[in-house]
Amino acid sequence: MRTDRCGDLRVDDVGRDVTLCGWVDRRREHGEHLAFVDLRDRSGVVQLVVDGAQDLRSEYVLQVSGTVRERPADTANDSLATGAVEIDTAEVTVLSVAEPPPFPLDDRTDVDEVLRLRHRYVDLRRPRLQRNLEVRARVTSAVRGAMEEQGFVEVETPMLIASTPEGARDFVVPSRKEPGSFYALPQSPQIFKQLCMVGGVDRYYQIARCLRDEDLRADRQFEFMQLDAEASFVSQDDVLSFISHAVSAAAEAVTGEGLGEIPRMSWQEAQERFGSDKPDIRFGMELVELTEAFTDTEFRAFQASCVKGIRVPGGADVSRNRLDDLTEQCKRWGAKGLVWMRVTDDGLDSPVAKFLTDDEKAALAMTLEAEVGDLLLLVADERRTVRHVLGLLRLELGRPPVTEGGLHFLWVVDFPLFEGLDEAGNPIPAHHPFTMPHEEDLETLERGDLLDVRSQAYDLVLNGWELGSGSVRIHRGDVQERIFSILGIGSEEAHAKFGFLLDAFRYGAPPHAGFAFGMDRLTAILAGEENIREVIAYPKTQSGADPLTSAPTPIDDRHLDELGLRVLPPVE
RNA sequence: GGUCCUGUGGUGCAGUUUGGAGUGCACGCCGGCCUGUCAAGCCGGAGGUCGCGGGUUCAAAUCCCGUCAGGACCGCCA
Repeated sequence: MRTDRCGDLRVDDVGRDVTLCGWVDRRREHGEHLAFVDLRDRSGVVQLVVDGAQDLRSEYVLQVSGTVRERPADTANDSLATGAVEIDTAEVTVLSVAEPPPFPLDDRTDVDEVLRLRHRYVDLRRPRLQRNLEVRARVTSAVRGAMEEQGFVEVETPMLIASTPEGARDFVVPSRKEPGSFYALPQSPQIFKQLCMVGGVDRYYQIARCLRDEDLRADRQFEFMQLDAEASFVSQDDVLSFISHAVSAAAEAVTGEGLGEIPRMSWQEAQERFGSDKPDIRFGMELVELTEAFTDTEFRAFQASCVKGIRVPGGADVSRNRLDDLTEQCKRWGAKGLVWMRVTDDGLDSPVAKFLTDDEKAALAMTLEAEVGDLLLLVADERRTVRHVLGLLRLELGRPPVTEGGLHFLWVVDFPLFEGLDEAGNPIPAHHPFTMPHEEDLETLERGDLLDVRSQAYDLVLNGWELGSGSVRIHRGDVQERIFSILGIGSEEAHAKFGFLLDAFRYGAPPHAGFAFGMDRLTAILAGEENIREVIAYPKTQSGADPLTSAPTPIDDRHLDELGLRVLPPVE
């Protein structure tokens, strides 16, 4: 139906007879027999010169034939790629008429997102989303290419699987053939990829759709895409290298520039310096250790196992109101309170200054490298709480939008094997229960100092977003049973939950390790978007609804009967 | 489960603090004029359940309560 795309035409094409198809982007009338129409397709827009008598309105779909000609002197438009030429239109066919669009299609106004989603087919015509879908396709293709170059084989795993009680909430699908039984949709292909390793697929990857029924966020949707990979006979360093290569290829495909070596930081260091396991290293305001300065303090609030602070450069002019708000916020995050100090020419201006000795004030000012005009914020509590609260406070006060300041990738390594103890005193695994403990910490594990045991687990972080995580897996039955027993999972329970995996391991399991990272998150940041919905063609709202199709919807009784289901009345 | 913010012609906003006639701005839409515009210009016009329900008041877009929808975040996401 067409010979060219609108946005491709240049001076070189002058004199050619072309046929174009697209939408009316904009129309400018000049009397009865002259009108300019910008015709838009995926590639961009080009100006048509048409007879003003033709009724061509916004978003009409046209097929036009005409000759490419150079624009008259002084009428070229430098801000348009096709601005040096125009189409002397000989024939216009209206392929479809259109009602006026429900919102402007230019990228200048921020339209209500529900409206955009309800008419997503219109929204997708906008340059922003056209570009984002292209970026997404390029990222996917680059990642695929990088994995194949490294000898990985793409394997598809099932969407209807058995529910396991671990991890996130499953989406479930009722079984018709076995009423009362349910499939689960995969949270990740984790078990299947490990089975692939036992199956001799020594380098597996998949760009896999994963589903988790947990609350949505700017960086979370119910369903999302992961680059999922696993390899046999490899070390942690090998996996980091594979994945670094893949994200570098993705970055290069979008920005034209690959990544250098991605820096590494231990989980412990990330927590101490940034109060987070996904530190945003684009800005300072690091957490500073102050516990030593207050070991003998008379000030009750600082008689805690840990005191840390952050320095907000030039923050002394933050209002009292704002400080009160921040204090409230810190309490909601779990702290007992927040101590603030303004650094002035006359020393520290703070409601607690009178409770501190001169030595203490001097020590904290020195340790924090405080300068006149700064604001100091201190939290005292258990170490875990201090890190958490100050980490969030740091982000609240200093964090730039996720898309700013370039791409700051970071490997966070040496995660703890257990993140704490539950009410029954059993350790809570920080990753999944198949994560291999750190070789050097096997002794610590046997000694029972569980919380000191590191694991061979690692995360990839980009500008403060967790892109993904992975680990070296346990492939030895004896180590796995030991971990299960430490976790308080009896062998009967272990077999009920993971029997097929344990069975598989009895038939010759190679040492293996893997990783998975979120394609949507990577794409969003590479596309300069702060929200993954902008790089997903048909996303859901924060409440999990789809304004376009109205999903989720009730199903009729006949359908329920067939599945052996009955819906309870809503709970008051 | 929680905290905070938002909801006003088709779209984006202002108006809400301090109650007084659906008031205003920009874009879009419809009609007219216009032969070199490109976010065209000029003239005219249409278009409203101020998210919804209740309350206070002589009077509510505005104050109060509830509710719905949306967004950001905390919890949650092995």
